[in-house]
Amino acid sequence: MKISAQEEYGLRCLVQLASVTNGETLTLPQIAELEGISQSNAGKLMWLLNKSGFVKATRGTKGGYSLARPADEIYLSEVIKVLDDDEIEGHCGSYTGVLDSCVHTGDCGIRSVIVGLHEIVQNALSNVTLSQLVGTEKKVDERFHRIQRMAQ
Amino acid sequence: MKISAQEEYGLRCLVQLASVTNGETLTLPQIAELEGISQSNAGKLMWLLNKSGFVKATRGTKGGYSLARPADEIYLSEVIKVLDDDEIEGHCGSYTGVLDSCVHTGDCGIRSVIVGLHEIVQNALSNVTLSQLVGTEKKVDERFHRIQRMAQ
DNA sequence: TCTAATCTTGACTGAAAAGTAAAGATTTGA
DNA sequence: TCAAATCTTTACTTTTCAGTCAAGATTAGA
Ligand code: FES
Ligand code: FES
Repeated sequence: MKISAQEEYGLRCLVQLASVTNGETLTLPQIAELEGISQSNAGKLMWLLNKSGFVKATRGTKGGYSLARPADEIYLSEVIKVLDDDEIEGHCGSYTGVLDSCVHTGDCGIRSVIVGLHEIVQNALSNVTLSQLVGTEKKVDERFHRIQRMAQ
Repeated sequence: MKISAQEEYGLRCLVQLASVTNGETLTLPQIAELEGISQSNAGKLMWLLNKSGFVKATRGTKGGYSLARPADEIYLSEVIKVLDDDEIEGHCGSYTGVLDSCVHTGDCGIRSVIVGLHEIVQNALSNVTLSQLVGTEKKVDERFHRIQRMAQ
């Protein structure tokens, strides 16, 4: 159970956008610089985030990216859902074994675990917004854990 | 945040072993058949599970695999830790950007999320044992959710 | 208008994960 | 002893994911 590169770096880019003062934008070169990734890579991520409505992009001189909504209205659950191309529903159909689908179709204990885990993660993420990730690590860590405890 | 093929199929194989009556063994061809994967693939998974102490293997005629411990003493958290080659600790060092490590070394909100998510998942899995995955989907689903609620 | 800055898009390359194949090692039992 | 059944190990191939590149499209401002 790992977070993918796309999820992690996509989230990082969003956090950078959430950190700039309202109204300002960040250009691709800036984002790449801030996160230490190539401009090409940043471009691809931002394209995806734009396509899925998390950021607004303006081209041309003075252009750049900015959040499409206030940072405190963007929940990590939504973000991860897009960056991970969520397809938990089709799980039992995309089984890669020699059979056409899961062998236990219709009655299977594994599915409960896989779907259940997904729910747990989504639930945890749905309690955190982008704006809560801005700040020092200490503060963020406290917030994250406090939010987790409250959700229980 | 996806479960890897190795995690899923490794877990499936263990559940199969947990389902046979005590003392009996399953051979590679049997496991492969039961899970609908190739014998080679099953062999690789079982080799890993054997190496990490979850199953016992005996060679030769009448050989096969069996659980090394009772199914109700094997927690999913341990299993997944092995199948996922857990290395959350080194996260900030294995950054793949153009820089040597995470750019925010020392003060970063992303790390809290990544480490925190890992904790949440491990915590959920540490409340479920292999034996609880044996049975019909309905029962397993009930168990899983009940256990989750209790843990809160 | 024209140029520079900026995002967009699709194709390409490289790396990692997943799966397969084949030869080797061990054990049982005839 | 010998052969069949079984696990073990290493190497290989395929597929998927990550990252790069280059050409294109749009906008602002001189
Ligand atoms: S039938 Fe799909 S996970 Fe079991
Ligand atoms: S410094 Fe490693 S995740 Fe931020």
